[in-house]
Amino acid sequence: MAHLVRDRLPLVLADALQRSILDKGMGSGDQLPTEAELMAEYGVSRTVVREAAAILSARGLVEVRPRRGMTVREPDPAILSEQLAVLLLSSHIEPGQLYEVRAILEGAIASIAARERTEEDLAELDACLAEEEAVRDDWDRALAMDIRFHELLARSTHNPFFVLVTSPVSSLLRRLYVDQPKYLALQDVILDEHQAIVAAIRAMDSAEATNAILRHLGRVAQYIGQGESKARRASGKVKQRS
Amino acid sequence: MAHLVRDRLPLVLADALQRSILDKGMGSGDQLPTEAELMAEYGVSRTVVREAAAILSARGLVEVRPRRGMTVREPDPAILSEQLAVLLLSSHIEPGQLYEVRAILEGAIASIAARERTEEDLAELDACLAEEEAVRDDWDRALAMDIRFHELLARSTHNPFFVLVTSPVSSLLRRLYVDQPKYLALQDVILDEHQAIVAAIRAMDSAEATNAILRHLGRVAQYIGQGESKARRASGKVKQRS
DNA sequence: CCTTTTCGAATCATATGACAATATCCGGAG
DNA sequence: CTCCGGATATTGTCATATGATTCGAAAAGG
Repeated sequence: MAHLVRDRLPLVLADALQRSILDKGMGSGDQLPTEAELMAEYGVSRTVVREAAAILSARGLVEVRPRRGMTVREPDPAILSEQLAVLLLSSHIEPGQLYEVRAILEGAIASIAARERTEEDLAELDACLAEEEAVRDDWDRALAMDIRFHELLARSTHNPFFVLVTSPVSSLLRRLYVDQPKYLALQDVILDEHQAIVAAIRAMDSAEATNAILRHLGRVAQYIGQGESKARRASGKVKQRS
Repeated sequence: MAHLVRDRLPLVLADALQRSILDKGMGSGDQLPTEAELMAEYGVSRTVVREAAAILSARGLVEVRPRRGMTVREPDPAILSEQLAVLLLSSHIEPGQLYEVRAILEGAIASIAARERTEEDLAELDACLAEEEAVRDDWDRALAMDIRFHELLARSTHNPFFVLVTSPVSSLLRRLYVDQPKYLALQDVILDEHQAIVAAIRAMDSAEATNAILRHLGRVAQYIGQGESKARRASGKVKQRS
């Protein structure tokens, strides 16, 4: 019985399990021992095992399902998203700063995507453009396709970092203007600019791709929620999406 | 009673508490109800309250200390760091891609820092440079100061995003060459380049600051890792628009 | 012999109670 | 008024019990 624990037992167990998972290179779907086995192996109570499982689950490393126990899972980017969102919100970041970050990220994304894109990426982007055109009058779905478009752009870089980091930044920004009615009116312009971006990427013209997306972001920022105070005031009613 | 819960109770409680915290704008140090009170308020057992606390603690939103209960705390960037590290590792990102990301981030940081830096930032950077020079022969401390230097750069942008995202990327990269003996030999060059960066930032010369840090990163990448020229090529395209 | 159904058992989800450890608070001594 | 020490409330951990859910095997039917 180790009485010298500084950290609480659940944390110790969780870290031990995490290291065990990462070191052994366990893939997603792999099973961890049952609660009873873990109790016996580490000489702790069920409560501790349970809280350790909760911690790992919160970290997105494992999924706990009744009767199946803990199964290793591919870490969920959404968790990072939430983390980043909480941190950014609590660090009093200003909309203008968020926009700056987004411009930098998307500019880099366009440049790299123009270099690294495959034919498959182009096909998906084309499909997305077509879908955007089809739903241009449906506010919710148009927004969803807009999000998807930028996600596909990030994917086209084939650099996981951009896929991971872009979505939280975008979704945070969108919270500021998601209920702006102006958004629909912009649809035509947005569509044109999206097409220009894809064209540049298809041509593998990095400079033009960057320019096109910066023009795009600049216009969106200009038309929508120009300043921070405006944006905040206009978004008085924040709708939660799940 | 509602038997239709698909999410487990601890998660439900954790989310409820999190929303409660964020909505009420509770600051760090603020106290949440005791376990007993939460049990009564939400009509759940202590087990559930406990696991919810573990989840929130894992998310970095609260700190649980014996006898003080749950206290709201300023979210810890280190948690995001760990999250991002796990995600990047498990997404099979390549070192070259990490370099590219770092070049983009640091290039943007230098540019913005040159614009936004205050006198205090400059003072801290100067102090850091002096310290770097003092410990140039001590491997561990030299590395620590190098990390601190880049952290101070990120801080000088006064944009929380860069502070949050830079550290995980850097630390991940450092894991790749942290045990390279070449690092010490580079100390003189590193110091010179750091000074050049600070000089450009002091002069509020964004372009030169970006160039200086890209030269710096390029050299480090070249000497240390199997430097991919990709990173330099792509980052050259990153430019700042006002 | 193969398919379907059903039922049992293993395992997780939650509840309850108990005890230990310890930080905080309050009252008394100086 | 300050300092010290014990009372006390609260968290940390353990043990046990019960309900719920799922997996798998046995049984039933074709």
